[in-house]
Amino acid sequence: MLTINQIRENKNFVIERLKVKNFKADEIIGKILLLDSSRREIQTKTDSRQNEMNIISKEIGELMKYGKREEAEAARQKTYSLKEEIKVLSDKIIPIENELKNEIIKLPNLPHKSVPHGKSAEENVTVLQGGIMPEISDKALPHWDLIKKYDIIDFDLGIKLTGAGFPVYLGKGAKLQRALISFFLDEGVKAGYREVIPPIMVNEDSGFGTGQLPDKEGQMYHATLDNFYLIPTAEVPVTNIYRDVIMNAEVLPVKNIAYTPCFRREAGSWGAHVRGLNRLHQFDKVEIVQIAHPDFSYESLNDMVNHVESLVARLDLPYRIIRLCGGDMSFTSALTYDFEVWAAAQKRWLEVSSVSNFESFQANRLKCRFKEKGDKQTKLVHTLNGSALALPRIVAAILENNQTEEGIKVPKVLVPYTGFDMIN
RNA sequence: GGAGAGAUGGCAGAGUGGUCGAAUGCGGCGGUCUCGAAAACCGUUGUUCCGCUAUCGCGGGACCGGGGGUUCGAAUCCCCCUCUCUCCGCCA
Repeated sequence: MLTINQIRENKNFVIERLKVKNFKADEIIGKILLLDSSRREIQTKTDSRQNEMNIISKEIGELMKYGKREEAEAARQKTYSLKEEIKVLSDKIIPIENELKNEIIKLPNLPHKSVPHGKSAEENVTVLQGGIMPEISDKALPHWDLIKKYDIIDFDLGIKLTGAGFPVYLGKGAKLQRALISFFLDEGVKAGYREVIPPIMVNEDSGFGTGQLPDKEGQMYHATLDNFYLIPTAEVPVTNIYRDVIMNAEVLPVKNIAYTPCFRREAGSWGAHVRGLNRLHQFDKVEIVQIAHPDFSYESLNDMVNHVESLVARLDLPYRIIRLCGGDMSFTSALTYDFEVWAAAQKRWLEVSSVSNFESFQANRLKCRFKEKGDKQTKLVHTLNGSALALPRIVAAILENNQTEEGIKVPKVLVPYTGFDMIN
């Protein structure tokens, strides 16, 4: 969420920037500024009354100490009207504060200046395309057929155990999964990330901190008995490690990497293009998270993009990097790069990673701050995260692109992890 | 699941109605001493909001798990909630 200072001091700038996200902010911001000024007015008044009150109370204490009961009683009389006034004022301020917060929460993050205008995915900008497009025969099968042919992933069995979108990985399919996870984690650790195994259920505070709650409540599985949420991404627990934390500037950037299963209800988002592994309720993902100094967060973003690029490149997958336009970006992001890999049999690009800088938007919710050495005031950090990588679509692309008469060739970098170079 | 105890500043830990944002110790930071370091000594050391101020800063409010109440006055008394710990039981 944006800070009230940001809005107050740069009203027009905020409105202009939000237009890039096709968000009309004029009205909300007008309301916010109104609420803010009345809040401050009441606050000032309340504070000064409270001050008077405190002074009198102290006097009464003194008087009582010296046994001057009558004078104390006289002072006490003075407090009644004050007390009443304070109560009236502070009762007023609470609903104003609540409303103010409700309004501020409606504002999306400001897009970075490099974000292209645009309404939808069509207006995203491809910044780079890499890898070699595979040549496969016309008889090539989409991955949902290949997994049956080689008996490596079983959707029907998942339906039996749980429901649609909960596949069961079997034999070499399971091993491939484990190989990818290990490969991604090892590469991350080599790149300076600390490996973390977080809980995969979180409480409400964590859900709020990274922005899943309250708005996207319906996207998470909710264990109501204990009021825990199954995480939709490791971003949630890993970023929340830094909730309510004040760090020294020297420790930044902090880099964490985590593998977790991810759970998404995907309510209402099933359609033509989501067969097979393209969309699941449970999937595996390795996530990288950085907490960065505001002056250097875009260096962190580059660092992350380069890292993800090296992963898809080393898996020999054709890929492209896309800068999302304002209309296609998430509510919380300031700048997002998507990575897509080519799935040759489906003849489609599949999104396998989304790397974003949230600047101080999440940090403000998380109350994650830092202090410059020798500086007294705290400032909000910048948070970033990205998939490195999401497994199912990577698997889909590997299966489709690497299929041959003899079977599916395992990418070279994975062979040390799988122990086999062919799925057949 | 049963019984009990507790939640105070970065940590440990005092504080049961007034001058307590909070003793003390440890840690951190600055300094003295030293060739340097350690020790010792001195000082300093939370967050947040409002107002004034070009800035340093100054003044005021709030915060002792969260919420409500009693009182002129609450860390301290009362009520509710949450969480943690210990013992017993069960158990991967």
